[in-house]
Amino acid sequence: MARRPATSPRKNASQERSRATVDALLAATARVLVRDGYDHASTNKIAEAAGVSIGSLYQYFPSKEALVAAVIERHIGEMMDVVRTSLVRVAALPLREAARELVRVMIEAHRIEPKLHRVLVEQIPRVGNMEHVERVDEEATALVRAYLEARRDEIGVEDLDMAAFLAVSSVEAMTHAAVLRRPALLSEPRFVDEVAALVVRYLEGDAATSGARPAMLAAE
Amino acid sequence: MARRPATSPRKNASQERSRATVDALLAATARVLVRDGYDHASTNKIAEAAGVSIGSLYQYFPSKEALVAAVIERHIGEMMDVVRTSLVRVAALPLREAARELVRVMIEAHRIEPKLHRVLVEQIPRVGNMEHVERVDEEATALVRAYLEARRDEIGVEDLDMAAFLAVSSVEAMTHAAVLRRPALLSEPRFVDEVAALVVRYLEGDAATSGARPAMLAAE
DNA sequence: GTATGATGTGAGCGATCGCTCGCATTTGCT
DNA sequence: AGCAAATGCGAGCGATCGCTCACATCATAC
Repeated sequence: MARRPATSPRKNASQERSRATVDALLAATARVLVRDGYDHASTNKIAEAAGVSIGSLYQYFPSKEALVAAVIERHIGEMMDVVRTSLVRVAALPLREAARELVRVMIEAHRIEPKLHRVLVEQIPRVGNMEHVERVDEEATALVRAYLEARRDEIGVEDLDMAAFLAVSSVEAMTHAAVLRRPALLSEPRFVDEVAALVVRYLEGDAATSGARPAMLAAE
Repeated sequence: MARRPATSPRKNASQERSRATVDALLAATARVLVRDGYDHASTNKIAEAAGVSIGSLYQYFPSKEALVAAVIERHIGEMMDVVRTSLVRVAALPLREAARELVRVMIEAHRIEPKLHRVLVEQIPRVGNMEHVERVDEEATALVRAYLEARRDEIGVEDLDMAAFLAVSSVEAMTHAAVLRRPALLSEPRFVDEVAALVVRYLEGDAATSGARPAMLAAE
């Protein structure tokens, strides 16, 4: 009961004109979402804002949710591109530089249409494809986990799964919290330093705050 | 344009019978929100689930948003009571024990109706009184900041504002992420240990990962 | 008992929403 | 130019929603 509306496009735009229509619809959806929020963003309003008829809207998107899903996918994709690119560059760096770069890029990724990002984050759970976003988190966690494994000797935490999970969660969250509650912090280099320091100190470990000390980092 | 609906109760229930009605409405709202989500939780459905007529609902709540706001306020209040109580107990403890206790209580607080919590967190931004929740974060940050100030000599971070902000954000987020993505972790004591260690290592500081070293914790 | 205010009821109004469908216009091809 | 396919249009349908209001029932005081 209560079937979820379809979220895939109705047809693939093939000609130039129709691709422009689809782009206009996506852009308008983003604008209206930011301006009015999800509830008050009606498909009629979106079509009007796009300068397109309501009929055309439903030619390419089978439902309102599909429209929003497309916007989410595009936005998340843009952010993930930034993060993935950086993680590749970072793979060869030692822990401290890598952490700093990761934090920097996380903040940079949050600078892509932050208002839209905020609305989407709020609304994602209500559109069918939340899995997409969870998969992004899981992908990031897996990438970080692989990095930690490769640098095992610099890491002072035993459980790499948990370490990756906590590192990704906390960096993501501190960035997110700063975007929402302390926007001014984002431009301060101190912020990047502190967040990076938080992650590094945890990952490097400490004989006094954890049970064991796997590697010999005692002497510096 | 677009006036926000009122969010305060229409009248204060004075007699016993009416208070039972209000309670039934709040409980039913929580149930329906969890079952159907915000969009599909209509006031008619809520009234029916509460075994109360739609007219009675509007006798006590001027709008759907007011109803949800009341549920939010009650839920946040319950969580904040738990946290506040613990922070008082913790004030006298040294950093490491305090951190562990704070993390433990944060997880405990998230155990209060976690499904409802999830829906509310998603919907809060859309109901007028988001300020309430932001104030909760700010209150927690202020309490932690005061604690850090009192224990200045145990802290190796210069900027106490930022330290409190990052500590609260990251603990809140790791708990939250665990609730949503790794529920099994919540029952493992290791999880509390690791999260606490993360915060402690950051707050205790480290000459190698931050610029200055204010106190003399070099020798252990 | 009966009068009064508090409380509870639910049919249904007006508005809005997501979406369909029959038709008009444009494009690509010959 | 002529035709078929692709694309665009928008009035309006059916459903649902938040909410009102005229009325019924209950509790309390005398």
